[in-house]
Amino acid sequence: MRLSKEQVLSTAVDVLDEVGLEQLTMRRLSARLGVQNGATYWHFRSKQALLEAMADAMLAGIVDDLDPHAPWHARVAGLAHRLRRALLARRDGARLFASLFFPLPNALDYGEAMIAALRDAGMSHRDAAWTADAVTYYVVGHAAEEQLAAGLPDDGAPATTRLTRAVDPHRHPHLHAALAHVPAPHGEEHFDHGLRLLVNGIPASAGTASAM
Amino acid sequence: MRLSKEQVLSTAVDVLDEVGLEQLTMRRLSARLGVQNGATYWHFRSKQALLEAMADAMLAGIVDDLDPHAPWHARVAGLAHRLRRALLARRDGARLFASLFFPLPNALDYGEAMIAALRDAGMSHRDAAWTADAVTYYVVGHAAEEQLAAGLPDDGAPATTRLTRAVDPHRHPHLHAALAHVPAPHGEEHFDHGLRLLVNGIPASAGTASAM
DNA sequence: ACCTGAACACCGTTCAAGT
DNA sequence: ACCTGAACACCGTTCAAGT
Repeated sequence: MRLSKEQVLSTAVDVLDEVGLEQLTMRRLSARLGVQNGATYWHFRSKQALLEAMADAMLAGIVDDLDPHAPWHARVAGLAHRLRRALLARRDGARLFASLFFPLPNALDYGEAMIAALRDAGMSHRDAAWTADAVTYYVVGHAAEEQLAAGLPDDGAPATTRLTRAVDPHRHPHLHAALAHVPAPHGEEHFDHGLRLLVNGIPASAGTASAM
Repeated sequence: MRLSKEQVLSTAVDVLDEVGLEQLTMRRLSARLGVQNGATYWHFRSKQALLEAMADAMLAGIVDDLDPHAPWHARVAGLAHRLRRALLARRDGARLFASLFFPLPNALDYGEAMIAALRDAGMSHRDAAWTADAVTYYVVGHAAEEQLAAGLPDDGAPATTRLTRAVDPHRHPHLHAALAHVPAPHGEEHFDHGLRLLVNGIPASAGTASAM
């Protein structure tokens, strides 16, 4: 039974979901495929090349069916949510994405659409590109932390209580008060709060809302 | 010649600067210290524990000599810059910090100071905590990308030209135009642009600039 | 063209035994 | 208390040889 490149890739993604990024191993992948551990190297030059293919595959279709007539802020927020969902769809997806250098095909499509939306907000080329970066760092950072907290050793103590125990009310009164008022760490509401911050900052940093 | 915990820690930081996070190895560290590779385990329970100590050491003094009378936005920006400088001071510092769960002593001091400043901007406990997270994700994400680009294989092709070559002007016109207008990738000016975005978004998301 | 089998040069971690 | 020496159970990668 012959191996295809697609088969190696999709099995790798399965293994990632099962065991996480740390335990994703060329040998484990080979075992899962039922081949010897040198076999995968015929299809992917290196583990790095495989990881890049996996990262780009996660972002497949990220710019499909965008509404070009929606207002710029809705498009920016929509793209941010699409990236977030793509990263959260697979275990350690955000960290996988963050560990790679940017220019993968689907990531470029995402960047193009984001910059286009920001140009419509009246930003210069430079500001649009830099703002796209800022939004992307936020999305990836947020998703990475969310997945990191979810994947912790958890010795009977979830991330929230570990954090609560580390905070001394006298040394960190504001942090302590905040923790008492924050229901769950991260999640959609938390994400939207920060995203709104960025989007609200855009008109203040741009000229008017006309093109060019 | 006896080993101290501090000696192991500071040598580990030296090795990190020399070889980067990927090549930072318990065995390499031991060799550098002139001991057998089991020796370090008497001082640090695991590599993870050592990495946490390294990350927290990077942030030493991050809240020293803050001006409590400065306006809130200057304090927020100041703390963001301090975190940025701390992360950039050591090779792969941002990725080291990002790979760890939050509650380290110096990181908590940073969080406390950030939330305090945001409370002075008129934010609720919840909003202040979430905004502090957003700023931190941005700072860490930006620094991580900056260090990632700096530490690439560089086969005669720096990160910028690799990106330029990957962009097709027909498929990604906005991206292509933006690249032509962006002098250097990242750096201080790039960082300040995104930070201003976040800080500008704060008043729009908060009530008035009075406490409670 | 595609895979096996085996090797090479590494890892983190543990632990009896020494001092 | 602190370290050695040696082992255990792994890694990613390469490559002659097979089919």
